[in-house]
Amino acid sequence: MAKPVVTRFAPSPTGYLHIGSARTALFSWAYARHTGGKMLLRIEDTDRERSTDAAVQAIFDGMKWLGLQWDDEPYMQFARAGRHAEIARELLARGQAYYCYCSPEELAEMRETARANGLPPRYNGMWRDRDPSEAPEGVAPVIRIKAPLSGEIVVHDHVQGEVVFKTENLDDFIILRSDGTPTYMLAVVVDDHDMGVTHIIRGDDHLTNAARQIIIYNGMGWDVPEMAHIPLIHGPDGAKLSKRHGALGVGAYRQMGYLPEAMINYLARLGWSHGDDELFSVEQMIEWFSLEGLNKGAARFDFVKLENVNGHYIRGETPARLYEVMVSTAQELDRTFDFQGLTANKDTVLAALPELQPRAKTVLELIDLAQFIYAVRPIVVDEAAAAQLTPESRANIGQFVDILRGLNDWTVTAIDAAARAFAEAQGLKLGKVAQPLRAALTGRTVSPGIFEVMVLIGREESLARLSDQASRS
RNA sequence: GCGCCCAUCGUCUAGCGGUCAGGACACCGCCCUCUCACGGCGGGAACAGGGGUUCGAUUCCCCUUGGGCGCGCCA
Repeated sequence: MAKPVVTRFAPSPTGYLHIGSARTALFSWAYARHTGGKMLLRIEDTDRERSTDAAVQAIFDGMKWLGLQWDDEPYMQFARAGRHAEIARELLARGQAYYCYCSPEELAEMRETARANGLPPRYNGMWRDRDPSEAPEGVAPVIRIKAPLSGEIVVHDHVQGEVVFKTENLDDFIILRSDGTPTYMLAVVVDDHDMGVTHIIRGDDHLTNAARQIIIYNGMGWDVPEMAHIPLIHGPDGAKLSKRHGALGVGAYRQMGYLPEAMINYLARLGWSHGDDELFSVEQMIEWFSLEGLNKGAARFDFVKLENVNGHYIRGETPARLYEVMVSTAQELDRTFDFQGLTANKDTVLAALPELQPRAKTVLELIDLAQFIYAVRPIVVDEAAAAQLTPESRANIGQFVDILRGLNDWTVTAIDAAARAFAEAQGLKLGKVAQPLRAALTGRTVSPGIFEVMVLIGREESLARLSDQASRS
């Protein structure tokens, strides 16, 4: 009977919830859910300079939006600084750590010369065996771990396998700063231990840290948790994920009109797979998730594929929910937008949505597509112009067609969708509506579609007139 | 510089010694269709290179090359 799984997601609140972090959270969450265990959330705010409350909130919001609900109350790492310092002193007492009186300047110099001599920029252990009585006056020391001088540290990783580090490549890193606060390396280990974390799932960039952390675990005689270091997400060019590439906060994706379930689905397929399955629900993912399905190679972030997945979820969503998302998304839009129109025409939008859905990849596109219902027309044509559209006014047709061609693409598509909805509402076949219009336009095929006509006329009575013509023919 | 990790179509990936190397996105063609989408069908497209091991390597080992990560009193 294995003990219940406890995973954790431990972001540092120095910005938004990065898309890569979100995926790490997703995997930790999925594993916990799959095994019936827990996923804890720990905010690593020991860097007082860079941590902000806004960032903490962004993490909460991002995770909630994605539906990644953590268990228990979130842990705030800084609040546990006392406990961390206590362990540092314990390590000192056990002879597993020591005071170091080097100044930051000395250390920088040490690294410089090492680098200049082609050696790894590491601490040389000068205070490792020195007696504290030799300590210079008035210097607040740091506490360094006493890393083994020989032998090797092996990280048993669920993704990377057995990764061996020779201890000579690991120096005596600092665990407690001169101001008495813990460093990341110490805090992580103490917290993971105290929180009962059984499985650490985190980014590849922590692999070498894992070796360092094992030194602390060993120093305290604690069990080392299971580990799974997942590869990072790269940009389309294979290099680090930049903002231009998609290294944005999850909130940005929400604003771009992506649905959370699409994000989950897409992110899940980035570095994890279950055979050939591409589109699946969170429930499905939880059922299928395993550490064995994780990949070793880094994946590139692909907006195009994300859009495709998002389109799939938009098509499958109910108009009601989609409308809600449209409204909340529109609310955040920082461009001039007829928000009033969207809310004032709820029923019409709802009715048109089924026709709009297959045409949109994002909620933003959906909002754009729906605008024909209430937006100010790209070209304003009054009733007089509409009247000229009758068969008797053929002389104006050529001119009219030109106007049609001047319409934006998005309008064309949207109008078409609306027309379908209209035809259906009137109980007319689409073709029925189309025929008289085509006739009116001297038999020319208007390439953007006949329904621009409706937008130009854009009035209930005009639509009714067209409907009349349709039924008469 | 030192250490570590990675490497299948353009991209995400399946593969876990013997497959016509499969799927998805994107792309191209056809169909559906008043337009655009959606959908359906079909097509082109990959095992980075070199050595081994083996009867047999995409698969196991080594090297090269190419990417990435780490080397802070940041996390």
